[in-house]
Amino acid sequence: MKTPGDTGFAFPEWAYKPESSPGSRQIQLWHFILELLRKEEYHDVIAWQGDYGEFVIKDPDEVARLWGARKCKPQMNYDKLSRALRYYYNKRILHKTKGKRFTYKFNFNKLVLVNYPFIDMGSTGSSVPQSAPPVPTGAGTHFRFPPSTPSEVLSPNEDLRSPGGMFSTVARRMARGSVSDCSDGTSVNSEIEEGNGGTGEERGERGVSGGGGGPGGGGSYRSIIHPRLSHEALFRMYGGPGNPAAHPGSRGPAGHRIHQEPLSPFPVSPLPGPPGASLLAPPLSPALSMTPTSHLPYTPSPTLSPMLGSHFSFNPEDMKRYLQAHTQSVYNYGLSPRAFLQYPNIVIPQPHRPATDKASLNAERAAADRAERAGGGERAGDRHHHPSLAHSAHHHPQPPHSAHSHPHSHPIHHPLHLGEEPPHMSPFKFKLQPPPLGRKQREGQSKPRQSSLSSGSGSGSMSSTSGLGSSLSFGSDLSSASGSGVISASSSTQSLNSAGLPKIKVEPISDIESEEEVEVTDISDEDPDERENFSPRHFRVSNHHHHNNHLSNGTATAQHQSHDEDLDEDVFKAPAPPPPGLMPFFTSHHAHRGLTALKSEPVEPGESNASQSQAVSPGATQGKCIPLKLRFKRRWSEDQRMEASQEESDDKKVRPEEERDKARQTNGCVEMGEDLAGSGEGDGDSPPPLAYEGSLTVPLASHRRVSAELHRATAQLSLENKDC
DNA sequence: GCCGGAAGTT
DNA sequence: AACTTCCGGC
Repeated sequence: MKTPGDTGFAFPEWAYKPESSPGSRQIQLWHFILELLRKEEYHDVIAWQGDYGEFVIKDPDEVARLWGARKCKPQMNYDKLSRALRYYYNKRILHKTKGKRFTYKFNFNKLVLVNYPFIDMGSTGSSVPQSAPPVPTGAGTHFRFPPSTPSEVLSPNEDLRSPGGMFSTVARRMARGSVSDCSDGTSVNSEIEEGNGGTGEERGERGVSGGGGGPGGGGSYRSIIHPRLSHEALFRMYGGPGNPAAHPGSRGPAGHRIHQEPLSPFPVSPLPGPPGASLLAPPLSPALSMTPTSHLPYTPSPTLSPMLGSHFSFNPEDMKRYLQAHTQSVYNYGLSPRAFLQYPNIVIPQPHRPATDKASLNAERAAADRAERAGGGERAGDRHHHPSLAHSAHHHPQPPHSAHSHPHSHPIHHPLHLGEEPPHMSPFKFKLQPPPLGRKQREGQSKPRQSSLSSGSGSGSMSSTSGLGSSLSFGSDLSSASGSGVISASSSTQSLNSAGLPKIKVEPISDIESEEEVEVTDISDEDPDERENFSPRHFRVSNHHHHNNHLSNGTATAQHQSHDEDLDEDVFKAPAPPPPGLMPFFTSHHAHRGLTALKSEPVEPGESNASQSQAVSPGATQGKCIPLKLRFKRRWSEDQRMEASQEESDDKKVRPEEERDKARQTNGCVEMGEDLAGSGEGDGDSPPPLAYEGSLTVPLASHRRVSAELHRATAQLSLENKDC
């Protein structure tokens, strides 16, 4: 679409869809189910049980009631709800566990892949319940699923954050009964916010950012984002920094997570991989978000597209994360490399930096922060991380099972440069390139110019507008948004200058390619084929086997599930280790910076970077129904700001919240979202550096922060959005 | 309880 | 498209 095209970037069409298509926007039942599953509060009503992805509706009437409340369908009942669930059978989103009453099983393959590519299933280790979907393992990794819907978003986020704490009270209240009103939502929100809300959220951010928490943090995102935007758009991806909270059990920073229940599936969420990513901590699920669209064969999965359904965010960081996640997921799931296609442009360099040492994460964070400010400083830190990451990746630390999947082999690698290639020393750059390897055009690095970009290659499909293909675009958007135009529109790359921001080039990609990418994505769905091709069966999770289908188990499920399961099984089973190389990049701050850095090639010469953008952003924040692009821009801007000056952040925070509040008020019902949200964790999580175990780990403080912020923002938006 | 067709709604 | 509603059948 051009959509934005004009502006220049272009995301694949699907990306925009969400907004466009009404259907996709609203919360989907499966999303809702996942939300409930992840919340402890609802464990009496619905909980993970059994095999991966399997859950039991303990209180059908209640679930129906909640669903009805969410959808403002007071007449909802289990019969109807179950009919809706049955429709998922064909979509393969889930299937019935035969022989067990009220028991269904998510087909994560589709869900995950599609919507949440990120998820790393890594080992879950202890915490994960069997049924829980793939959770990331260790503390670090977990990911949570992104809220697809705005509402979801929120809820999850909040959930994440506030476990028992702040929100919980409110949330709970709301959650169950009260939540439901369609009309009221607002009030609820307000309550929450008032009560905790503001703080809570902030905390989260702070936590993220600072770990320690200073207040400063940033609320900026929110402000930026505006709920409205969200309509759908927000981000789906999260990438947030991990939530500390996430691991209930394990972690501790927050410590308090509630406990995980055995039932609860995942302590963590599936998200992605980004190391820190797990922002959301909650246990969640894997499945995630499929978008409506997605399920199917889908298309585009991975990356963005899926998200689409609801919204996804384009934030640079998000993108990075997303990519990262995606990468991981690819590996993990054994997806085909193609998946990466979506982001063909992106090259991930690995920066190998000598590790500096910051012993503790905190230190790192601090560094990161500095770096951000400074521009380059952080990187050092990052690098350090990276290396480690890289190692891990290579080593395959995580996965026990994993075979190894090496990414290397995949074509993807090239583009990504995962681990192996040593990037140039310079600060890392993220380069967004067009298609992988020489795909079309550019082998060389010629940079296309804006005009050339798109047209050149072929703009075929998407393109036009953008050359971006994928990711890039957002950059441009951002820039534009900001006004600063850092990236100028479209396609050119800019280099950041100074400080060392990472440079990212965004080259216009041929559209065509992008589309192709899309195809890739599908993997999840269809894929059995693909999987095979690419993968990784190795990955399958052992657990799965045990329980499952194949084996037989007594449960009937196995068989009848058959077709579905096949797919499913594959998916779930194999958690994969995070990709080596990838992680590093993504993981770290780089990403952040990178994002910031992103440039379109043509771009402006100077740095437009952050500074400008930042400046711009402020005003912007508000938008309501803003096009995605704008949103991004705004977000972007803020991000930059934030990064740029944390100091400022404090001030900003204030505003943002205010803004948020406003926005929320405007919205209507909160209900579930809140409910869900309520559960949230506390934020606290923020984290500590927790352990990020996995490769990802590295997480950088900054990264986390950002993500955290994003999450919050998302959450807010989602809350706001819920409209009944 | 569960299934799935058919029609209607958003 | 994604349910919601209704319903007959197993």
